[in-house]
Amino acid sequence: MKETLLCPRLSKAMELLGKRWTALIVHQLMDGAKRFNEIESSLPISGRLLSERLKELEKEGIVQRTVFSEVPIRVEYNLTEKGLALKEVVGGIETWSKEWL
Amino acid sequence: MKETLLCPRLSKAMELLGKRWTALIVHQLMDGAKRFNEIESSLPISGRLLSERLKELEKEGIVQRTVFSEVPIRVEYNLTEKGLALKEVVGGIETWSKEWL
DNA sequence: ATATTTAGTTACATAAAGTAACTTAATATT
DNA sequence: AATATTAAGTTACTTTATGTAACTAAATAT
Repeated sequence: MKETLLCPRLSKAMELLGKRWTALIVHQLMDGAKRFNEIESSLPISGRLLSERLKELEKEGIVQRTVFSEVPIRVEYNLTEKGLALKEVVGGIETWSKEWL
Repeated sequence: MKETLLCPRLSKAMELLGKRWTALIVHQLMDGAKRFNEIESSLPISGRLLSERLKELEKEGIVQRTVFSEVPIRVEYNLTEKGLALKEVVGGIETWSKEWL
């Protein structure tokens, strides 16, 4: 592993957003809170990875997890301010994709 | 694999840009052509993966490969119009990262 | 004949992602 | 009382992606 002059900002961001499903999950939450099962059903992702990704996003302060002690249990995920700030990023990717892919 | 309502545009773009090193490679080429070794030295990536990623990017029309039959051989990579159009995307990620990471 | 240089490739080890069955907790049903 | 149901995960296992390091090809220079 060489230590070199890569862009640390881009690098750090891509370590997060570049992980499989992460950007898609953020996108799903862009228009409001969703439950675990809702996200799982709206993406071809398994519970295993969705759980892992949501934990990472929560730890990074991008997503907030709220438990409702109903029966059966309900857990909602929503974007924090930091997560909502990704709207331009996600939008930019969609715009590029629309024009070039 | 469920078939569901994920955003196909974002999904396609992330399959490309979300792969490890891809965004960093594009960033390295943002300010002009670079040789294989230059990119390899400017990122902690191995020749194996760099070669693989450059091939993918070339296939997608994001990067152009130019061979100079000198001795020793010289190969330069530069962004196409499609690749240059990623400037806003990469810039957006850097901006978010600067503010939030 | 041996060394040098760039741009890779090959073979192998480790880490990440995919798949499917299982768990827990609080009820509702038979 | 035993079984079923539902959401939100977790566990065990397989497959794919990435990391590491040594090797190759071509065209000279020593």
